[in-house]
Amino acid sequence: MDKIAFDTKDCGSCPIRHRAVCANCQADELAQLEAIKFYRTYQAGQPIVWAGDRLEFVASVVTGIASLNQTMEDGRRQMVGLLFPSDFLGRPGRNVVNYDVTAMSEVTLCCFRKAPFEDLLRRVPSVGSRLLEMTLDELDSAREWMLILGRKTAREKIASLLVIIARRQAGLLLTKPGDGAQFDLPMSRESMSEYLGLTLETVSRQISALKKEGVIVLSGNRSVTVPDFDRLLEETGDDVDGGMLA
Amino acid sequence: MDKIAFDTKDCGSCPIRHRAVCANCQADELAQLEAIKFYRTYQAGQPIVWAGDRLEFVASVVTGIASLNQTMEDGRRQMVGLLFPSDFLGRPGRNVVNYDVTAMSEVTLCCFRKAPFEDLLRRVPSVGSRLLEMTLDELDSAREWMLILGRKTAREKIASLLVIIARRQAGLLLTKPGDGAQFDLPMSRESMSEYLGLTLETVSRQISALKKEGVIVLSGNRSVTVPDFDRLLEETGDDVDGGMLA
DNA sequence: CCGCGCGTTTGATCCAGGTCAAGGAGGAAT
DNA sequence: ATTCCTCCTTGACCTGGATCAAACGCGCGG
Repeated sequence: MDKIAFDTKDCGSCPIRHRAVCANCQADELAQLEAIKFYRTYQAGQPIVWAGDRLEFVASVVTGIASLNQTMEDGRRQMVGLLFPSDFLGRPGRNVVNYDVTAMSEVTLCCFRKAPFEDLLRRVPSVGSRLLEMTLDELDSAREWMLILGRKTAREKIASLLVIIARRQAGLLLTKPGDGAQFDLPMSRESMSEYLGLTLETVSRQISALKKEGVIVLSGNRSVTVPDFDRLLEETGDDVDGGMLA
Repeated sequence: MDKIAFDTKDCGSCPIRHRAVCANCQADELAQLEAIKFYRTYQAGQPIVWAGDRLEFVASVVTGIASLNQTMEDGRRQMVGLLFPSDFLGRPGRNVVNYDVTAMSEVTLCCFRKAPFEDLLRRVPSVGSRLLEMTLDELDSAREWMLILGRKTAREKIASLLVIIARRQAGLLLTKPGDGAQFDLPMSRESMSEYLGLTLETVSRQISALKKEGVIVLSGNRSVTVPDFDRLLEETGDDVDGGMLA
């Protein structure tokens, strides 16, 4: 809810310093990034770019959560990515973006203009290698997502999404989610349905079912508590012992 | 069907020389790759690695097509990637593979042992940057695939798969598929169903329907001819003018 | 305090695609 | 040729999730 305060002049105090594209940078390399960075903030629900638009910068998400969406001609929408703090936005070597990017909550981006960033990518190998690593991680989670979309039931999809959110939020606190884990859903039922390839009615029904059965406890309709995390994991249909993160 | 013959001593004669991870290499860099490469061949249907196994090398697909699959405990399977000639297999910086890799047709790999390759990745920036570019492309197609899995009807899924195959096969011949395009399906109905999140019966029925309506012509059940490519494109549900490749 | 709007829940019905169950059809071995 | 296979097609039926249609509830402005 409340913004994390940090000194925008000093990357050392940045909350994502050690997980973002700059994670492997030495002090001097960091200084080069610092020289070309600037911040932007978007309100919840606000579009960041539309598919087909030019994107003049690349960026790291500092706070908040953004989504990548594809839309078909007839209006069917599918979310194809979810950007948490430290995730990278934009594609070096391409000016045009392929999908709509939307702020799901208030989002702060640490932006780098394209040309200087690409230049730096050529000169500073630690940035390129970190970016490769992050892109490979994203590819892995895209593939996990493909399994969710292609083969899981509605109930398994909801459970999987809750686990993904719990893990990413816990990641920010540097702990693993356990029993009694509590977190906020960063999105509406409709966005959840766009993520999971369902309708919002089905999302609502499945959440109600999980609630009725005590797998989750809701307060309001955004705040979730998980009394027994293993129970939730079982509902995902995945191999319970770590197969998912492998 | 018949193997492409090439001189395995000379990367210059390699059929994927200008599209694989080595695409941007200068002669001297190529020589370094050449020094650590070796070839492996797998028969159609043969496993290349299983999820969880150590993979001692990374590789480029030279000929043939391989699939990446995820399997759930109860046997549900989802294909999460399709590797065509020039595509890259394996993940630098990780020893264990996340999914089953299977040869769909006879596959020849140009392999590099992990350690020397990673070493080279550090020394030769053109390899790293090419790998980043290829990984970003794969991420884009994974996201296109997510739209297919999450939002398309069975008929649209089949049409989309046919278009993807036609494009990739045409890519090998350096032409774009047009009317009268002819290609072979590199996989069984069952594999198609694993790709598309359908059952094999639904795949079969939809192919029969497209055939009955004249959108495609089959000879045998692997060879496809597309009399009117735009007609097929319409069936994918995508924006017809290039939205798909953006 | 009331009413309006938006996000959500819940109910009733429908249908695309899954499931179960028989047949083809081609290819290799006998 | 005949018999297996293996892969594919087709048919009949069923069901999970979509669709259509009300309510509900909570925050906000008047």
